[in-house]
Amino acid sequence: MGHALNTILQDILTRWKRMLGYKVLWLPGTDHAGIATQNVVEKQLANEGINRHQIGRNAFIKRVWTWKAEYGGKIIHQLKSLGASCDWSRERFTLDEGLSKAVKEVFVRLYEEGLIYRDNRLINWCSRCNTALSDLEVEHEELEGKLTYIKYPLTTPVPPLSKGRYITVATTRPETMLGDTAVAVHPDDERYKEFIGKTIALPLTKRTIPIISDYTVDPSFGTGALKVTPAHDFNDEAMAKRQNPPLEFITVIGSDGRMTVNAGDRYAGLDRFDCRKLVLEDLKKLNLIEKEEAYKHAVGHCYRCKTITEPLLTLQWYVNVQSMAKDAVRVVKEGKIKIFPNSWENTYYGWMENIQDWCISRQIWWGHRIPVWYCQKMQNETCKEKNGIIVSRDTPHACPYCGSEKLIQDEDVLDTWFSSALWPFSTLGWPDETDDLKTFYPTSVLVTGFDIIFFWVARMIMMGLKFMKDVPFRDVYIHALVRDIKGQKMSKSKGNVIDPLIMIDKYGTDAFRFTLAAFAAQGRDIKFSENRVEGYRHFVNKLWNAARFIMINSEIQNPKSKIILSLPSKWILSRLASTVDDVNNALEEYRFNDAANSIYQFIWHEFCDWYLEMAKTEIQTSEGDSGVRWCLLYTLDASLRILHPFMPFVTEELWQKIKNHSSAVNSQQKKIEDSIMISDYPRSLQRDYMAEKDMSYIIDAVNGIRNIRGELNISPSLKLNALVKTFSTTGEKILSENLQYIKDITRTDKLDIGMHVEKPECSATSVKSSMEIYVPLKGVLNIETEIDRLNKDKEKIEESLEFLNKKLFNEDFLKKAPVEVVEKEKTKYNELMNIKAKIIESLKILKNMEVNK
RNA sequence: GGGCGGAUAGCUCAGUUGGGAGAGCGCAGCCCUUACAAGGCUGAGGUCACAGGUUCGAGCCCUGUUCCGCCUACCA
Repeated sequence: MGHALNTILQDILTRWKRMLGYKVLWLPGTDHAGIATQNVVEKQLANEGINRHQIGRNAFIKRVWTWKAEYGGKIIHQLKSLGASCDWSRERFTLDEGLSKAVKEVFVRLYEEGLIYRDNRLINWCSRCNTALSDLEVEHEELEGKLTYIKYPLTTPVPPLSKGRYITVATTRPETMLGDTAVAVHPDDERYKEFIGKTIALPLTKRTIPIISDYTVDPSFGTGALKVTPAHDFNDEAMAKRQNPPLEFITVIGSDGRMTVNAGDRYAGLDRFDCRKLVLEDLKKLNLIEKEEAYKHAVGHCYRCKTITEPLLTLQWYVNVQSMAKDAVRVVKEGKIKIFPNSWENTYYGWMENIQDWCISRQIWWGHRIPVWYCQKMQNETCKEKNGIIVSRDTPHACPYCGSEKLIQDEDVLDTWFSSALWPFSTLGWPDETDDLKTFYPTSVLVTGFDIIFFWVARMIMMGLKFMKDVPFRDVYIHALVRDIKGQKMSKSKGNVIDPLIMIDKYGTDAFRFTLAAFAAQGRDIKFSENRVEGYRHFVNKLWNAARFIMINSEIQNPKSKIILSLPSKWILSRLASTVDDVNNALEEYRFNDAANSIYQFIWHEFCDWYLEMAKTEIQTSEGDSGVRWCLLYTLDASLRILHPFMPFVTEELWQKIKNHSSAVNSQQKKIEDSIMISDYPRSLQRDYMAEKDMSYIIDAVNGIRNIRGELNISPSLKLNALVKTFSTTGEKILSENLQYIKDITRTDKLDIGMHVEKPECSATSVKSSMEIYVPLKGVLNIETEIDRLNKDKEKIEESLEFLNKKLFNEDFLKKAPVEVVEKEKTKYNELMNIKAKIIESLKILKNMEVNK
């Protein structure tokens, strides 16, 4: 559903701008989703009882390509089902030759600038996927765990002992104690000061570890003493490196999630969680467990397979992103990139300002292999200096330093997001200077979900600025997350996933698209409800029937004579103009829901409910060359074009059908073979405020008669006599001129229009088959209610003024009250006087207008 | 720990410089009126989470509270 929403919004923008006459490129494609894809294919292999190592790297990659061909095709099929009007001839894939070339180019350039480096440090590791993960690829989840207090015996008892012969530490991961290389306390902690520098006999091992001091230890947490496991904890790693001399790193958990030989014979080979149990048992036997507490804490999980990640000491490639991140923040702050809704900007800054270097190597096979080779010989000094590392765009045949031909390429591949980050320019031919780049870079807009702001958006901005010297896109529209009707995230395990293709089968693509667009309010998640789709399917049907009616009744018999427009026709054209403005303005600001609702309101409740009904009168009473036929076709044609970006299929179908009609009345129409998707999008049509105001009398009269009918339960089939009285001379004139419309729509036999000399108290009376109604002035420019409202405001203000007046002329008050209070009251008084003056002025203008009418 | 968002009709949600509380669905009543019963017309239903404040005037601005959701983080 997220992808569907994403696609639909982009397609709306694409079709809209294309119809407005812009040269629009919407380039489709997919990334290779390294870890996820590899996992899927590995599962396939597992079902066959084999693993990737048995078939080897090349054969494995071949299998993934087969899988990719199938599922990549499915994705494209889904896009097309949604009506996505991409340029399919330009479809790209991150592992394409061109994009791979860009990846290598970027890697080499960043390496040469010193921004890509290799380092041996702790990194989040997924033991199931058997690869390193970036910080972003680790999801933290609160889990109920246990905080275990373990007693560590001192080797050198210090008299007088405040806490016996032990120091107690608290941990959530007891198995890591096998890799402890120190116990740390805060240097100012009185309880432990005397122990600093002493040693401890680490239980279950033969090792002795020191007690050290470090300022980051929180004396209030646990016992105030911290076990230090540099090889399996990020804090401890930093602490170990701070110490002089640095603490030893002892890796006790391996890349497979099992204990290493360093853990000792008893534990080596055990799964890390089994080992935890055994360690606890053993400690209990030795009576070294002081207590256990329930404890909630965040645990990292692999974002692809949900396995608990493990900090592991490994050699990986990193990108130093510090300076790029600063640039990326700057362009947003300067407004060169605008984020909609802008509330996401803070989130963006927050992350970018605390960004860590990006680990880009992955120990999998599906992806861009790192363009690094290692010299196996290292025969001279230069070669040794460089650690035998050769970074190259092309496969080298010999070591450039020592000439050895024994080279081995790095086994790892790059993080998928590394190649995705280049997408805005790699897909347009970079590093070559292509015409496409000149034409389409920077792009106008990126539409995406918030979940990949950091994975993708931020990195595209960094890379775009770095290599194109310009932003990759000017606007970023962050769309909502599509949830189920209860507001839960859709997931396979919950079974609440809704398949867009099923919605499309059931309700049609147009209704489905319109629903998501109408739901897409900024800054709010979408709770998807199926009955809303059903409602919009009705809308499609309504449109279809309206078009049918118009085609039946709009055969142009005599198009030569000039067009004379009735009041309803002028009115609907003005309403159309208003809608066109609303829609264009809304889309300009990515308010898809406002645009959709505005069109819906216009077509159903103005065009169909009112204009089509009134058109019937005119069709019956007028000749074939009446303006109404032209206006029906014109409005339908324009409506279809406004609606097209939202509902491409039904609008195209209807537009093709009415083209014969409309081309007869509209010389600007394109040729028969043209498609609505390249017709002109309506913009800036002429409003007719007078017609809108005049029409409001008719609407009020009709509504008045209908209300009485409805309230008094008079059957619609019963024809009756009515007297409509109005307070204004204009009203009387308009109603009299348009009597027949009102009679037809309200099914009245005899309709009289009269004047009220004064505004009557009651609005309607009815005696069996006749009624009398008063038509109040509603709608645009309603002068009377405006006068009423202003009068009320004036009264209120006068009350306040009177009150203040008394205060300000009260000598007691003036003497006792502090100067600033008096001043404040005076200012208030003056403000109110100003407001009053403005109101009086407005009232004068309004009264004049009414008299002139 | 830090940050963000939400609370409006039975349900799903709009409400853009503070001035009329709205839509769709659902519900009730009437209607097969020659585009449409997947429809038309009419109606019922809301102390806009709670408490204060600013303002002539607050769903909207400010402060606090409660509940829900999310993002982020190396809290042993």
